[in-house]
Amino acid sequence: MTALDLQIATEACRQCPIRHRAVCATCEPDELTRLEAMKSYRTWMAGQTIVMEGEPMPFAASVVTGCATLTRSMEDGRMQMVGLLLPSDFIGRPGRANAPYEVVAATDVTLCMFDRPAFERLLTDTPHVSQRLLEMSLDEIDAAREWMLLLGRKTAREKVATLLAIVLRRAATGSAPLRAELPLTREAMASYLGLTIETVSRQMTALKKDGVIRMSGLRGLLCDDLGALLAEAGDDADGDVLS
Amino acid sequence: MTALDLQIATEACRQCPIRHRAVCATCEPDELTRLEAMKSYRTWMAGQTIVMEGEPMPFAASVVTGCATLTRSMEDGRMQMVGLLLPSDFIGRPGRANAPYEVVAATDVTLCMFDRPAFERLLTDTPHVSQRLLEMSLDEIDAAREWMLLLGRKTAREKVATLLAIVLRRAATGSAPLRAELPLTREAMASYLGLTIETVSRQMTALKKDGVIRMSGLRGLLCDDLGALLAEAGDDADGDVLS
DNA sequence: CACCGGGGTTGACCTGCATCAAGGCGCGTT
DNA sequence: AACGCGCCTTGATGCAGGTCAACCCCGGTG
Repeated sequence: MTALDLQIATEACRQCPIRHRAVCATCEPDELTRLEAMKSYRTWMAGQTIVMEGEPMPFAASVVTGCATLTRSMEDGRMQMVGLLLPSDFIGRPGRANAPYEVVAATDVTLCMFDRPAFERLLTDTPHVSQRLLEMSLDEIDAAREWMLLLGRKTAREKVATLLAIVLRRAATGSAPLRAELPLTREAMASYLGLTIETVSRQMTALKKDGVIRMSGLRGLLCDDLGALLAEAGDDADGDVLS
Repeated sequence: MTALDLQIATEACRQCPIRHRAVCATCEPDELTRLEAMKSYRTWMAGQTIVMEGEPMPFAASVVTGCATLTRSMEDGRMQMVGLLLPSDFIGRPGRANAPYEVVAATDVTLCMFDRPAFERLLTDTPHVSQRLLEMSLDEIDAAREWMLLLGRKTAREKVATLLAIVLRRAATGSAPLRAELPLTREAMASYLGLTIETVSRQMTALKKDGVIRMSGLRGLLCDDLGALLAEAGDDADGDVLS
C-alpha cells in the first residue's frame, strides 16, 4: 500500500466509515455520527489470526489498509481461501455471532471495527446502511461466482494469471508498466487458487520465462501488457472479479 | 417436487412472495399488496434457457417449484455452474440490468416474477424488504464459500457425496431411508462439481458398490445412513451448504 | 418392427497437478 | 563467520481425474 492509497483511505474514512472509500452518496449526517461513535481501530501484524474458525465474532469491520484472508478448512487440514479482503472490503455479517471461517492478516492490516450489537441496531434503524450493505453483498456474490469458475475449470496457469491480474487491477496506477506489490505469499496464493505452493511457483516462473510478467524481488510484480496477461487468464478481457 | 411441497409453496406464496416459503415475520400488509400487484408467474420446461449470459434481465424472481441453474462459461466452452436455485431461492440483483450468467431450467420450473423497476422502487421505499434480501444474500455468500471449498480441495468422491447430501437435505422427509428425486442430470452434476460426466458416473457407481447410497432408476436417490454419506463428503457432519 | 437420439455407463489410456525430496536465497542471531 | 529458519524454487515420480471411444438402455417415431 502506497502513501497515496493510505491518504485516500483515511480521507474517505471521515466520509463513510463502512466503505472506507470514496464518499457514499447516500450517507446521512445522523448515520455518520452514530457510526463515528461505535467505531475503533486496531492493527494486526502479517500472519496473525484475527478470528478463529467457529469463534465468536463480536464486531463487524472494514479494512482500512493491508490485506486479510478468509479461510475454510477441513478436519484433515486441507484449506481453501474463500475471501480476500483488500482496503474498503467489509467483514462480518449482521445477525450471526460466530465466524464460519478463519480470518488471518496476510500483510499488516488495520481494521475499522464496529461494535456488533450497536451496528445491528443501526442497521434496523436506518435503511440506507442496509441498502448499501446489500449492494456490497451482491458484489461479493458476483466475485464469489467468478472465483468458482476459476476453481472449477481453469488450469493452473490460468489460475495464477487470473490472480496476478486481479492484484494488478486493484493496485492499478494507470500507466504501463503496471506495477503492484503482491500482498500474498506463495502459500496464500496457493490457498486462493486451490493449488499447491509448488505448482504456483512453477507457473510463476513459466509466466516470467514467457515474458508475460516480470518480478522485482519476491513481491514486486510488473506487467507490460495486461492484455497478454488477461489472455493467459482465459478471461474475455473484462474480468470484473473481486468486487 | 411432491404434491405436499407444492401445497406448501403456494400456501407460503400468499404470505410472502419473496421467499415463497414460511411466513416472514417482518412482512407488512402494504408491502404484500404492492408485491402482489407486480408479480406474475411463468413456467419453463426442463432444458430451456431462461436468461442468456449477458442478456438484459428485466425481472427479479423467486423459484416456486422445480430447479434452475446459473452457469458461467469461458470462451472456449468450458462451463461452471455457479448457482443452483431450488424452491424459495431468489434470482436477479437489484441495480443491475444484465445477467452475468446463463439461467437454465434444470427441471420444469415455475418462477414468481417481479417487474424490475417496480421491485427496485419497493426496495428503496420499504426497509424490511431490503433487509430480508440482505439476509438472503448473506446466506448465499456462505453457501458460495462452502462451494469454493468443495471446488478447490475436495476429491471427486467427496464432491459427489457432498452434492447428494445437499439434495437429500433439501428434500428431507424425515425418516430413514432418506429419499429424494435428483433434480439434476449427470451433466448438471458435473457442472456443479467441476468434474466431467464420466467421473461423476464412476463415483456414483462406486458409492453404490460401497453401500453408501442406493438408486431406484436414474433419478431416484435413497440413503439409509446419512452419517456415512456425510463422512464420505468430508464434512464435519454439519454442512450448512446452500442456504 | 427397425431406427434413431439422448442420457448414462464402462474401459483404456494419457496428462496435469500433487507429492516427496533436495537445495537456494535472504536475514536475523550467536 | 557460521548457523538456523522462512520462504521460495526445482527436479523426479505417481496418481486422480480428464480424454477418447465403445456400448447400453430406453423412449419416441416412421
